[in-house]
Amino acid sequence: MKLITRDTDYAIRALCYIAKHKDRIVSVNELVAKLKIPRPFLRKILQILNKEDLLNSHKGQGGGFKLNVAPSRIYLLDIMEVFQGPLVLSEHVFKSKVCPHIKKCKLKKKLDGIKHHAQQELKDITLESLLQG
Amino acid sequence: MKLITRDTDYAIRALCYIAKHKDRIVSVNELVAKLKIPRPFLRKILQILNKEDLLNSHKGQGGGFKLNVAPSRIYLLDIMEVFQGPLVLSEHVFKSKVCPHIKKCKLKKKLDGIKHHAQQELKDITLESLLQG
DNA sequence: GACAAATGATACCAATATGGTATCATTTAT
DNA sequence: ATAAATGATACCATATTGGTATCATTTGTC
Repeated sequence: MKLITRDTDYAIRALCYIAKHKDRIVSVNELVAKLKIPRPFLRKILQILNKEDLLNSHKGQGGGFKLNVAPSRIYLLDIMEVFQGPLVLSEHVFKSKVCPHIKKCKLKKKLDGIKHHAQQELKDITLESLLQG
Repeated sequence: MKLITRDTDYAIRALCYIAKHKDRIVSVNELVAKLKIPRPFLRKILQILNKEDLLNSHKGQGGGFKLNVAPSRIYLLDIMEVFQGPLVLSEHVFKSKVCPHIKKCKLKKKLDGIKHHAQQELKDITLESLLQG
């Protein structure tokens, strides 16, 4: 089971590249050439990042994308949630009538702990930390 | 994104029920009646658990399933891996030639840390802890 | 032994998610 | 005017998920 899907992956790479050249506008053409990501798929991803206000798009000749948010304020968890939806443990186990006490049990607390821990860590990871060594 | 899929969920519930009645053989019929899980799907799941040697099956009239392993030695992580495969971060991000330094960077360490933490916690969760309050 | 009650094996299927493509409209620098 | 760019949107192939159906095999009971 993958924790990070392809589109999230591509988004991270694209944001990474754009952040590295944040002094100028970066076009899809350039990104495709450098990152070897399928063009139409990358376009779709960038459009989503634009709608999410992480990127700023410029139409017309010489157009492309720029970061709309400082790399220090772009969190991995947010990118993941954009493409993969919120992190959820299970829709069912804890609603079971078979094990009603489960809601109070250590298991749930532990699972929630794992989720919470993962979320906290993912929140800490910024695009900036990705760019640094 | 769901961390626990339906079949894992059903497997946990079934194992839970069987463990609660570990003094006797539990049939699919009984499980279906009590757990409200679609019969043929549950059968498939139990057959997998049997092949994985977590359950012991008994054919013929009066047949069914029993635990083959003590609840204290059945780990959530193992059940998850049976149905969902091993936990993986991403197949791509860290292989990128675009950010070659990424392999040594804090991000990877952090992500690996999250994964490791989750795995450790999941290893700790046993069927036994599920049965206790 | 016949028979019914159970699981084993296996093939199939529908719905959804994933990963990707194609096309036309719109904006803008030259 | 035109070419180079993104916006919007519809489509599509494949894999995964969740589930069904069927027949073979084993075994307890009469």
